[in-house]
Amino acid sequence: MGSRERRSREKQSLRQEILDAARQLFLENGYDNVSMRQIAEKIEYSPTTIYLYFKDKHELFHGICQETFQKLESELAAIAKEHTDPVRCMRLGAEAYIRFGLRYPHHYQVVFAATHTHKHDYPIPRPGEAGDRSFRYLLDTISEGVLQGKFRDSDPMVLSQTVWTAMHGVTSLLISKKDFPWVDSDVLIESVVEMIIRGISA
Amino acid sequence: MGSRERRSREKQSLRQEILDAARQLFLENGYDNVSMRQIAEKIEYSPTTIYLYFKDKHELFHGICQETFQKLESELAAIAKEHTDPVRCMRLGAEAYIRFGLRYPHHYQVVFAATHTHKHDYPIPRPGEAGDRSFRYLLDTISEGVLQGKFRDSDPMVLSQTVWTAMHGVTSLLISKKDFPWVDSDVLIESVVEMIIRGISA
Amino acid sequence: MGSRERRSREKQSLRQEILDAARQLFLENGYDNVSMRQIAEKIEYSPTTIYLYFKDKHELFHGICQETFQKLESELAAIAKEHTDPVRCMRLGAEAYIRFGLRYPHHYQVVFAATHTHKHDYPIPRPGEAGDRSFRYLLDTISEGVLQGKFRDSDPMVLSQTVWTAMHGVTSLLISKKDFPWVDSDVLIESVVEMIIRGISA
Amino acid sequence: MGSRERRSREKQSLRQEILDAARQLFLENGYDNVSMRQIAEKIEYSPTTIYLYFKDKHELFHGICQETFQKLESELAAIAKEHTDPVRCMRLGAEAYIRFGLRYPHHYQVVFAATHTHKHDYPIPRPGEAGDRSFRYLLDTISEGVLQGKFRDSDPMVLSQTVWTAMHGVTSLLISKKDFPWVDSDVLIESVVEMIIRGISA
DNA sequence: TATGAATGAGCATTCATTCAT
DNA sequence: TATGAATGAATGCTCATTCAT
Repeated sequence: MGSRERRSREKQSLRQEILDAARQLFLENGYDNVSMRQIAEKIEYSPTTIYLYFKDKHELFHGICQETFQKLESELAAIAKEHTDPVRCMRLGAEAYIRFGLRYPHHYQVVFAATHTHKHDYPIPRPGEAGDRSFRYLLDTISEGVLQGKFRDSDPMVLSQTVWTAMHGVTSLLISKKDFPWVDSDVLIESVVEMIIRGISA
Repeated sequence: MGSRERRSREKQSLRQEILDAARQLFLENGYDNVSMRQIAEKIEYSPTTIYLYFKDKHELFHGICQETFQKLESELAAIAKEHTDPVRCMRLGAEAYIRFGLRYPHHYQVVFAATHTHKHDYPIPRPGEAGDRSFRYLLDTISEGVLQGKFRDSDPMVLSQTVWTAMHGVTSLLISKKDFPWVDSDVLIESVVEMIIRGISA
Repeated sequence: MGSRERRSREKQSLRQEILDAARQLFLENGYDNVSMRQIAEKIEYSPTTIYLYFKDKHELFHGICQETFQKLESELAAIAKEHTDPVRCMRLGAEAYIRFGLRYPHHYQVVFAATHTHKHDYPIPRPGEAGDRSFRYLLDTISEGVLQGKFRDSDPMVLSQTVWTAMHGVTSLLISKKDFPWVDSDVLIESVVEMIIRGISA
Repeated sequence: MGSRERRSREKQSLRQEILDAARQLFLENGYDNVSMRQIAEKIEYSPTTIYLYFKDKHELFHGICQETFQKLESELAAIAKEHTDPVRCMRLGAEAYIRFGLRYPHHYQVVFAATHTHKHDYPIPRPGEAGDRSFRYLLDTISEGVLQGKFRDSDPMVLSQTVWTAMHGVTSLLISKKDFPWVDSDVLIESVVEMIIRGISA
């Protein structure tokens, strides 16, 4: 029907078109509320066609997650590149992390808040290498801060994990508890970052 | 079929059996990926039977939330009763909260990390009165601390939400990311609590 | 629950209570859209209790039919008693029948307009003896009219059934098609009765 | 299972096959007592397949009604075309109407005798334009008869509604009261038509 | 007499996916 | 490469009814 009059758009790789359409839908509605049919309609192809490019729905979603975490990593990389002061770096990085999660709430939730579902045979989604590298930026920043005497003289790994959990806390609660009577989210984020910085400062 | 040869187990209230089975399934698979049939199979009753105890799926989930928060509330109440110093109270309360979550990971995750959809008409499940009261203990403690000049002179509501998200962060990550190369969990918890206290102290 | 605080009303036969509740529900919602549970709730007894008085849903419905026809019969009996001229009797009886239906639309619709299924093995509900007697008043009147040469010299049974269907037509349509742009209902009824009388007159 | 060994029948459009199967079932059991599964079984396809051709059950039913009322209209149109005498037209049209109802009893009942079920969101099925046009044939015929002095000098709208209710009466009672000891239905129909003609003649 | 507990069968609909072409 | 046709499995939920008490 609609697929018939598909506009002859500047047609990049169909694979990429699918990824783009799917990402937006997953973002708006979450994994479980996006059907292959919806994705197909959006790109004006038949549902079957998607299966030519992705084995199944899960693999499609996985592809998107990969992309997403590369974005996070590059954001953190940019911050690390432009700023040398570890405190400044920590502050900016924390805020970037949190805002990243809020920008891609469904991706974030799937990767970080998912519990072990053995329903499918698929492995639990892992942040992957890009995720590992992201954590490393945090560890490096904190190690440097400790070296410079700006952060508490504690095991940097302990501090890093401490900070990560704190960043994750706001992010995931703001995402999942939308009905809670939150104070203004900018104020809250600012407050969390402030707590983190003071909490680990020397 | 199978229901017929149901083992005459130590049969507590069937209502409780349903709650327990449902909680575990919700945790493992998320709200939307648990069906009433699955719950029924687990307890070896017919799906219909569940509806004798809970109006619908949502109410069943709500029942689980209620239980959890009542347990949490009573722990926090005990602490508030025995200690008057807000700093001490904060420290003990934070640790109690985190350890509560780790002790009842099923309860905790289902309530706080459950994936929820706006697919349904129902509002997102709220912790309910017991949850509100739990949060109030936190708010009261921090308000008192601010009054006594021990905590930063900031809006106690902002501080309380800040602290809550931090407590939640460790709790939920320790539960859900068991494969992560965590440092010793006691050390991590201690570190988080320390960060919180320092982070909001005057 | 509600059954517990059942008001100690002037409790006629419980059987009658069930009938009353069921009649109203059947009318409002139709046979298929009334559940035994709904009836039970309305009378504030358990669903099971209904089965003590009626073998099943179908038999309950049958009970309602019986009652309705008794009311109709007594109205027609009164007319037959007071008037002797068959034409006058026919005219008054027809009008009485139609107005009876409009006055007790609940009773009327349930018995005459209910859609019935052969889904179950049960026979279609019959009006019962009171219904038979009602029809007999009509038959007697027409037979007498034919004898007196006032009505057409046709089989009185054919004429009676012809008249009955005509009376039923207005009645049921006025009840069920409230949205139709009817002319004034008194005018319509008068017109129908006129058509009947002229239509069977010699 | 059975669907696999589906006989390679003379396969018309599947859409038409569905319509035919559904019509028969609706006819036999009524709208609420026919399930999509039953229709699917009858055509030896899976229930899902039906949804490829009809949006939902209501649309399927609506399709059948459309067909049906177009038949009624065309029958009446043919009569109006072939005959000019209003009396003859009235007689033939009335008979056609009644026999039409008896040929599609459940369609007829749902459209004309249905009580308001608010169970479904859909509006009560209306005859639609084809139905409206059908009533107009009646009105036109009677108006013409009044003009020619063959029918009583009354408001044609009043007469039309009078006649309609009379036609409806037989039709619906013959449908719904199958157990009543009716005289031969051809005789009854003839008698009703006779009453109608005499009843409105000048 | 009345009930609480329980169930099997059924509902309309949606989904991810497969297969023949 | 792309699709139209089709499906099995699943969903939350409601129903009339039975059974033991």
